[in-house]
Amino acid sequence: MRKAAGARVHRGVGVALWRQVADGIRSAIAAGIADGQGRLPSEVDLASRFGVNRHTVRAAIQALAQEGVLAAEQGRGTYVRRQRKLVYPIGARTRFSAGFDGQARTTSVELLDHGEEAAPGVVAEALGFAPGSRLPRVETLGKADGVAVSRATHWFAGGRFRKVAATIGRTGSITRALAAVGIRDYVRASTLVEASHADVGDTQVLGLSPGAIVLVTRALNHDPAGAPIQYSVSRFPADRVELII
Amino acid sequence: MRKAAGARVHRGVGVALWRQVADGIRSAIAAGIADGQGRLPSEVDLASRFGVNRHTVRAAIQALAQEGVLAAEQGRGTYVRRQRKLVYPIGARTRFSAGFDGQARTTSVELLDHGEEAAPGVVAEALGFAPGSRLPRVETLGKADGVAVSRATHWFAGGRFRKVAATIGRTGSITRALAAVGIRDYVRASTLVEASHADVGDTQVLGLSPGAIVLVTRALNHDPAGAPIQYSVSRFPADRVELII
DNA sequence: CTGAATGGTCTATTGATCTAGACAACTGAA
DNA sequence: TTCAGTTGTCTAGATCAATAGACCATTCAG
Repeated sequence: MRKAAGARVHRGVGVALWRQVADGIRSAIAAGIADGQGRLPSEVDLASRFGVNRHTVRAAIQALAQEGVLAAEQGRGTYVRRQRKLVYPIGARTRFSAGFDGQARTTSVELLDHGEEAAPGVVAEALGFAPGSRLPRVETLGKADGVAVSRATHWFAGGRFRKVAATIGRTGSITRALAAVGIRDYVRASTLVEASHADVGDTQVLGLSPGAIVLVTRALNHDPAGAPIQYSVSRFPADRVELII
Repeated sequence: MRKAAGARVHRGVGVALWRQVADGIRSAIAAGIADGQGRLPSEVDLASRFGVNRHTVRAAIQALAQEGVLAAEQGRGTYVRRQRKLVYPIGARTRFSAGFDGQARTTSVELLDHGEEAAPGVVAEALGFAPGSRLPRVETLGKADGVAVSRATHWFAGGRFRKVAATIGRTGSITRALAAVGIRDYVRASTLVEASHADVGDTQVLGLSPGAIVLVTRALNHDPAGAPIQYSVSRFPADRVELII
């Protein structure tokens, strides 16, 4: 039998111990390390569980407090503030707005940027264009209860989609924007999932600390006839969102 | 317009710069930073792209060389050794052995450990048992061309599956092991995907460096009648594998 | 009110990480 | 052969990360 939860820490691998402890605490919360009132074990206790100095634990807690996960209260203890991950469903008929229904009181899609640019090779190809073709591109930010939960780049299959960007900005819905150009229905043909570290854009737009993990999905949407419409690359903060298929 | 590829580096966030650069190079390789011969830009060039000292780039390259991703050759340059990620399909009828067909010459499933233990609450519940029930548990290691690509824990719905472990060890196939206890067919009812840092077991079993990222899937398999059979938690190294749905 | 338990602050020391610069060793093309 | 371009090695200093210990401030149960 191993020591309770705790998961010891790795030294000399390029990840600071306080960050490993922070990640460890985050996942220990999910595994139920906090008591009924959401109170964490004391700093001294955590330090011995992770096999590090108390000051290192404090650094980890500070980082998590800044993220809004924990709140420390002198004399009382450290408490969990935000706990549950949102679950984002992926299926043939996924719509962002419907995705978080019942999990968040409010959801929104904001338009960050748009334009017409040379699409990356894989994207152009998937949409049926020659590599390097200039295609409409839209950047969006998804929020649930005011917290950023996704950052996506959408590429559209040709100039007739030029005005979707404006419509997304107005209505906050991609589905409605596509309806406005005559696409009444669409289905998701395939989705690729990978994971990587947050890049500079993620840290800024999603408010992540660098070193955080993002789930990346690449999806291709077809119209009912099977013609490609839209290719989307979405980035979800792995500490706030998980995907269900 | 931003500087070419490169993706600058974040300071003071608990991840050593050499590790960030190593991760950055790995993803830049996927994005095509190497030339036709698989040759990387020079160390001086990389240093200026990432905005760090040449010695920091060297530390990153050393780490990647140890992983088998790169090989440096004095006087000539640094070359890519391993590049393509494997693509693991997730669908209603996913079978591990078939998953990497066409991508790897050989695939195998090894039995690491097995026994009968108290299943975690969510697992027992999903399989239709009371929390804390003792259920058969099997740990497997999946390999493609001799490289570890997945590490999974399978829980089975009750004692009649006790002998699947032995059969998996003999045949290297979960499908065949289930057939041996009378399950001719099964389908995947749902899959949850999340991402996290590698834990101690991952670093040992999958040969990862701590701080690496793993994709975690939680899948529930039903028999054709809809009765739960098996709950599997699989861990894939995110630098070697991506998932397609 | 008292005292144990808890988080908050400070100082000091050690080792890891990052930068900087100089030069050696090797490769391949001119 | 020569030389520009590359990786390999060494030294030195600056900054960050981690440990250690001491003590303060706050909370809450007895």
